[in-house]
Amino acid sequence: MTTLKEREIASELTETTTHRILVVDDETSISDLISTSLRFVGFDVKTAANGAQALQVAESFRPHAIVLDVMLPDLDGFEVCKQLRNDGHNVGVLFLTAKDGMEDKVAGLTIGGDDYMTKPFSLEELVARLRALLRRTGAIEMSVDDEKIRFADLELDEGLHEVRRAGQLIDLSPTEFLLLRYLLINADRVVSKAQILDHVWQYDFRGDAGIVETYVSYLRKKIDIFDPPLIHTVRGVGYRLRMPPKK
Amino acid sequence: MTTLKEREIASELTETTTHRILVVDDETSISDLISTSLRFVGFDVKTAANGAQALQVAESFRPHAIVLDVMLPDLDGFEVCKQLRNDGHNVGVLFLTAKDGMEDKVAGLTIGGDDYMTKPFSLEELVARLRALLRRTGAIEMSVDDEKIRFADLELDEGLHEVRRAGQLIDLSPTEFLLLRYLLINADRVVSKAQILDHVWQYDFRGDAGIVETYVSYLRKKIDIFDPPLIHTVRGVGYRLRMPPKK
DNA sequence: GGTGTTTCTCAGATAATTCCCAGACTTATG
DNA sequence: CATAAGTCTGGGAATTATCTGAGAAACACC
Repeated sequence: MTTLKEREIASELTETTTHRILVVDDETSISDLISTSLRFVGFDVKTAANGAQALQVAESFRPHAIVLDVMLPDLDGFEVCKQLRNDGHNVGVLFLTAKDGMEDKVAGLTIGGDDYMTKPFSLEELVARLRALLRRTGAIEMSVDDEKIRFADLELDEGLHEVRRAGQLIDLSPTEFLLLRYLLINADRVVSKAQILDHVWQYDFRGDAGIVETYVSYLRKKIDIFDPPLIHTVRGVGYRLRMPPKK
Repeated sequence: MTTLKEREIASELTETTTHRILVVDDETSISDLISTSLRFVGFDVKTAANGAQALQVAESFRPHAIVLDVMLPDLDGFEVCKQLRNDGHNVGVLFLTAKDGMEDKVAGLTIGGDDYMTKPFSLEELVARLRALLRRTGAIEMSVDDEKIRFADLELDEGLHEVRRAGQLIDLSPTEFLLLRYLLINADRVVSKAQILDHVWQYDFRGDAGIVETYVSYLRKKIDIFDPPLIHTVRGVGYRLRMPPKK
């Protein structure tokens, strides 16, 4: 198991071995958003705006994984995927689909270690799923233990999607899970409500930052009824996961 | 860890490697204010009054970070940012936004390690955030220890946002924190109430300088109940953080 | 379709912070 | 020693940040 510090560095700054990710989407705003995020967490990213370009870039770039919009101006995502596989690319694909009726079709076509997400999604989740994908396709080797993030007696298991405090299993809603994960990754650091909103919520969320307060409140009721409390408010700045300070 | 003296020289006169900052704002009063402050703390600063000019200047100036008003006469800040990234500039951006209306567009601003502040802000905070940004984007390498400013047995940790005196954790309000930070950076030097007001308070603060006395009083009650007292009044001039002179 | 969960908004309660004021105190100076 | 100017600090009003409960709307799963 890596230490928290190591994980933090690995996840926030540079991947141990830098992985190459190809992002394919015709909406520039989306592909910018995704590539910025992925670069920031340490991936080596290239983008393509359509299927033909994707095939071409993949040829030289040789990505370890592809984030691929299903709806493209020329070929559709599945076609791109099929051709890539034909060309001998052994690469995991994370499909992106709009939230229309297509979801089922996508689910059906998502074979092997592939995965899909519907737009809009949370960036935090995108990164998590991409890592899981790389893990499954063998681009990242990880022991079972590496899928756990720990802090004090709090334990979040990404693989099992489980959270425990003091060994006790705690049931969290999807958003609660993502929020806790984000706090854990940034353990000991203060994160602002704006940062939380940007990373945990769907990228098109236009609501009030007050939602973060509500969810922190939910989380506290579930994981911080134990002693000592770990989620601390830094008034005027944000929130922070930490052991109670030794005074 | 650098000594206080070294840090002072490094931060106040010349950055170890001088960092180039591009300030983009169409209000001359604001961009003057900011660039003067940044130059004073040792950055190499250039300004631009609109988006097109920003892109042009960035091309040759190659800034390490950009302070960018979201509201510009031509392109908006996001567009500028996007184009810069497309042109291969790997820069951190500190967005400036007006406090009104913009809230909806603010989402997404902290994605790539970027940050934003709402106008009006305090110059002290601007500098602190800019340093944090440079650190995150890798333009400055800093050990964890370097994020601490120390003076005698007083310790202020920027990353953790905490203050200790004689190892004991001390809880400060946001303004108290900024004030102490300003005193620490100027340790051993006398700073006037006017200087403090200019740096610690928002630049549009129109109140009385007496507020500084009040806050110094607050601070003394929290950090100077210990021996020896470190905050000294220089009557008729201002305040000064120092070890008591050995008689 | 119905049921239970989840998400999100809103508004009141509470708490912390900011700011101003006025009287007490200190120091410098004639 | 008296005076004036500068400073300190307690009190308190206004503002702002945060927490939380209640309920409406959206969603997911039979």
